Amino acid sequence: MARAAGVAPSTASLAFSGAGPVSEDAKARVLAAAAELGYGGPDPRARSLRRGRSGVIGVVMDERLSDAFRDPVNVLTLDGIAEVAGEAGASLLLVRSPLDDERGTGPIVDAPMDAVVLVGCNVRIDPAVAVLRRRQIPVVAIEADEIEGAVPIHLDNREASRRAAAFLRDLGHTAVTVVTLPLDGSRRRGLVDPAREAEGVAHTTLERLRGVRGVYGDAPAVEAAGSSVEEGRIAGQSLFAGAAPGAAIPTAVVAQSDLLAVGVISAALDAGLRVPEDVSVVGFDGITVDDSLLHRSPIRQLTTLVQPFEQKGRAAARAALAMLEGGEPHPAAFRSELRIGDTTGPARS
Amino acid sequence: MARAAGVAPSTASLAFSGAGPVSEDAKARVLAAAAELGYGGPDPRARSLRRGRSGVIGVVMDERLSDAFRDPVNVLTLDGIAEVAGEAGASLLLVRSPLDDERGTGPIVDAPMDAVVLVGCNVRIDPAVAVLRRRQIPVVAIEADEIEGAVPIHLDNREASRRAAAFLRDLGHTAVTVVTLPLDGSRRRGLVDPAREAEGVAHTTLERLRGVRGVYGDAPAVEAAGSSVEEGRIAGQSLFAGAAPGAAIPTAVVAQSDLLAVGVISAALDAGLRVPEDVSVVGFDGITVDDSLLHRSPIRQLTTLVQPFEQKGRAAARAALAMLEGGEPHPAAFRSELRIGDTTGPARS
DNA sequence: CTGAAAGCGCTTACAG
DNA sequence: CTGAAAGCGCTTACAG
Repeated sequence: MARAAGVAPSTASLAFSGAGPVSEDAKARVLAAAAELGYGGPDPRARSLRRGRSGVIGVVMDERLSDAFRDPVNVLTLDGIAEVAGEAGASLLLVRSPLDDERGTGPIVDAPMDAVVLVGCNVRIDPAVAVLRRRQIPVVAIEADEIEGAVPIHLDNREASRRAAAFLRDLGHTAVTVVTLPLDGSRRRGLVDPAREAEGVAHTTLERLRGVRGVYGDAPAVEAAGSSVEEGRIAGQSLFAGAAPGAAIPTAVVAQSDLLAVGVISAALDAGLRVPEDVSVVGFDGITVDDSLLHRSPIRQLTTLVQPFEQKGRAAARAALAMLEGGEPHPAAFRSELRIGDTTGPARS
Repeated sequence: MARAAGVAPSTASLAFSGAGPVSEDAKARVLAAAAELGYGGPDPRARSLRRGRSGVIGVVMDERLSDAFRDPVNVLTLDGIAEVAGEAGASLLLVRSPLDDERGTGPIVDAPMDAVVLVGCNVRIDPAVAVLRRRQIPVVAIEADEIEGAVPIHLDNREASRRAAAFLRDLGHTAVTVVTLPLDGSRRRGLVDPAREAEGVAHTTLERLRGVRGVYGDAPAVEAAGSSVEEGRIAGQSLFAGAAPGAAIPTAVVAQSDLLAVGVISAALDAGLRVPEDVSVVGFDGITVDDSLLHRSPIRQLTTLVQPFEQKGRAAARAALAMLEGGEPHPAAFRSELRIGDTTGPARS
């Protein structure tokens, strides 16, 4: 193409990128030749080899996309990442799971990525981080255990949950149950006994549980198989219309996500309980839940811990970009705020 | 690294890829040297330049990710794409909008992609397709107008909608209103007059509208600003509790998505109408809607047109991969099935 | 089974 | 302002 334009490749390159001093005449000839020959611009593959950058940020999640994206928490975080990445001219590569298998293949191993953000991983991510580290790809981990070689983006999961529990305690609640997010990727449901808790690996779930236990040391916990209204309803049913007829019904439930909280409320109403008169419910996240329940009941707003997802996403992307530039690691930590809605009230006597 | 192992680069390459005949001894030396030097495997950038492939499939959507992923239709389609792409060892690159701007930059122009799938685009995609074509990147378009140079994946939007309308006609309905998906990316709401309809560009919306109009030639249409329960409720309110007190209430509503349908039903119930006794509602998609309304009302299942998203997604990915292999274009067309639930019944007299 | 060679298409100093 | 050169790191025929 450069030859057709009668210039050197280097000049053509400068003409396309606009990065160097090129005469109007030369630039016009290059553009004309490009149009003539149907040249679609510099090949990104060659460019990225030469520059040592591909302009791609990997986003790693450990679920099927349809599951991951059904959770607004992931979507909002991703949106924050996309915003910052987009401004920096980077695109997002969706990568399904830390390590697709043990064969040592999969995108973690061979996809072109300049940096990776780990989002909402409920499984052990150390092997993936190890691979990425060997590839010298910077890793940012959102709400994960401290991992050697990964820049953390933290949320005050434990402390915030503790505050929510303290709020319930001040309202006089003594029988508090936790409805938890998954403890791992197994999609199990049901009462969390010490054995189950011990095998849990999901950082966020465990931290939030510990927070409540800081106030209610022996609060029972019921695990949901995912974060959805339906899962919350299933967990709620086990509490309010449970198999054990004489079992005590909690006066308050701490749900580890807003979707779960809405499901719990739905189950409570189905069981003939009033919210918050008979049972108080606290959520986590502060998302806008699009569910008819919230429209067709007196409930206007969940009591919940509002967390700044998009800020988290943006911080993660900025941390990734900073490492790319060879800068210092850029960890960040965010706080959740207790927002008091109308799903909590004094304990029934 | 090859030098440290005492072999030629070509041998090291074969040892890593496992593609060629390499002695156990040489392979062991290569792996040892790699471990020693912390070599993380072949650089994907160089590999993709050499091979002319990056193993990346672009997925183009025209909304913010948080909007696009709030619609389960997109998510399920994406999941189908991811499944096939994953099996073929390809990753998905999320690309926000056809053309980020007129400056001629953005991932469409310079991201490394072997093929592109256009998903749920409500805007004119011709410019993007033109760019991709010049880049010689195969393009697959899901439910779009016929575009020169893009392989289409079709759904029988018009014919299916016509069947749903005929079903309502057979039930005796004469006053049918359509609640439509967006006609473009403007997020407008309200009655669709001929002028508005004429400026519509969203293929799916228009086709589904035409289908209903094939039976009810003058059916009024109300446009929603997106596909969600909340948008359906807003549209439904305008129908059932509208500003015009004397205005006739439709006996049946054709909603262009299940989420909209649930919102319409919610608004109907709020307005004191019974479903389906007072008003029948038909949806589109056949997704599992996670909304408490469906749990807390006698309604168990929407009457809707069930479409095969994931199959569509898989077909799109297969079409993209086939073009990559230099094969023939691989268009596909899918059918939606009318599933009769309990949200439709005879017209009220 | 192994090695030397060529080249994928660019961009970036550098010399003019 | 322009061009010649070097090289990013691989892989793939090809010759041995």
